[in-house]
Amino acid sequence: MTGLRAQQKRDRNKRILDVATALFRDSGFDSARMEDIAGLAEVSVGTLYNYYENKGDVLLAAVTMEVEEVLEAGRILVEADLVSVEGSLNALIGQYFDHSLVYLSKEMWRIAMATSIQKPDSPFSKHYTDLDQRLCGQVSALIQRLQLRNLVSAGIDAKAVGELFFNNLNMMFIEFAKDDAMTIDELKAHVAWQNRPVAKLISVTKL
Amino acid sequence: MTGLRAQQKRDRNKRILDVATALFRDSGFDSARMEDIAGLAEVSVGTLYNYYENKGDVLLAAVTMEVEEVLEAGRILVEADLVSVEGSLNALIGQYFDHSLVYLSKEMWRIAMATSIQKPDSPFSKHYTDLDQRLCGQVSALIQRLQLRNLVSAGIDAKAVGELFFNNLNMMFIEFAKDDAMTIDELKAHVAWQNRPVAKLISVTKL
DNA sequence: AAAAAATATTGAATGAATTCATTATTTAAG
DNA sequence: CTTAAATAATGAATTCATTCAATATTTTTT
Repeated sequence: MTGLRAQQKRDRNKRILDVATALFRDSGFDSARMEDIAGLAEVSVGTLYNYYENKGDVLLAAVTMEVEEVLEAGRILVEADLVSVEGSLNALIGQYFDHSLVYLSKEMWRIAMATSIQKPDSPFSKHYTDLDQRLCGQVSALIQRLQLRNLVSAGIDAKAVGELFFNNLNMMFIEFAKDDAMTIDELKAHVAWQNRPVAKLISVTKL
Repeated sequence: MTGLRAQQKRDRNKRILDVATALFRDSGFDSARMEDIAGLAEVSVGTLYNYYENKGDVLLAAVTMEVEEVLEAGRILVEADLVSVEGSLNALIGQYFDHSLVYLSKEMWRIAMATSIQKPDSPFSKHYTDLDQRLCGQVSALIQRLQLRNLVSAGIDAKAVGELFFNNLNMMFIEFAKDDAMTIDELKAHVAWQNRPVAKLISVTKL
């Protein structure tokens, strides 16, 4: 037996998340009231709070699913054929960005990021932070693999450089989410421009 | 005449900011109610909302004053004697970090940063974003000056590298604010470690 | 299979941010 | 100096997120 309770919990949780994601996307975060979410998910408000500490937490759970997907897609890229430092880096980062607006709106990202900063101790904030670290690890892993393939000079601290690249792209993504007029292509182009000098400097130059 | 209205506005605004800053620091952001702030500033709640769009905005105004000071201190450093790339960079960044907790708590920073992301169109968010850009410009200016003094190689795009450094330190500051256990020294050390490889690569090596 | 313990659900009550129709004050016009 | 127009202040009313004591359901024990 799975246990009746565990089963019910899973069902209720799925309903809550499905309903909330749709509402946040369609009506906007502020307009979606906890009472609405509870009602549509056929749960009481109290129960909703039993599953999530606060409204931001519900959103964070939705965002989390999206990031998991990005991570999976990233893993494939890192393991694929690596050409140049700049090329691989742009491919990986570009893919992060491309994925970002498939399910979520800029507003949803803004609020998710803001919540994870504002309430860093809530369980979903921790989970979100954890995902960020895995993304960061992925960028570092890419640099390390490039180094193994002798595309990045041996003396370089790949992890340090990876963190630098990641924090930059992450900050630029915040700027992107804040600015409704900014397009994904503009974001990609700017980050690529920021990375270029360092990408070149750490590259092994074939003679 | 300054105009009676303008004068009263300035007075009321100063009272609001003074009262709010003290309350946020001493009682914490959540415990400081808008009603309290209004009461202590001898203004009605409605008036408070006449001056600031929301509670986060009030905090952002306070944080803003702090950042102005940091910018001023930074200007002096950038114009001072430059020794090495790594040394100057660590000095400037270290000073940003040292300043950060003089007037404000980590909680205040968290909420300020979260608010500026969440409501990017409110006037104080825009102002805050503007300050961030000036800080970023300051880091780029440092690299450019280092380049002029022939401490950074000529071929480097100083602005691009400056943005990279800045976005990294900014992101690391968010991590710092999120983690109550992290000290300023740990923050400095980590950022210095992240910057080191790039700092070395862009440095002109004296033979 | 009844009773006890453990877990969950519920929604009315609470409390705080934000709004808005009124009222008051200042400035400009006649 | 009055009157009209423009600006600003006010706080009671509204709206929601969040809490919590009371119930209900499931699991475990005897």
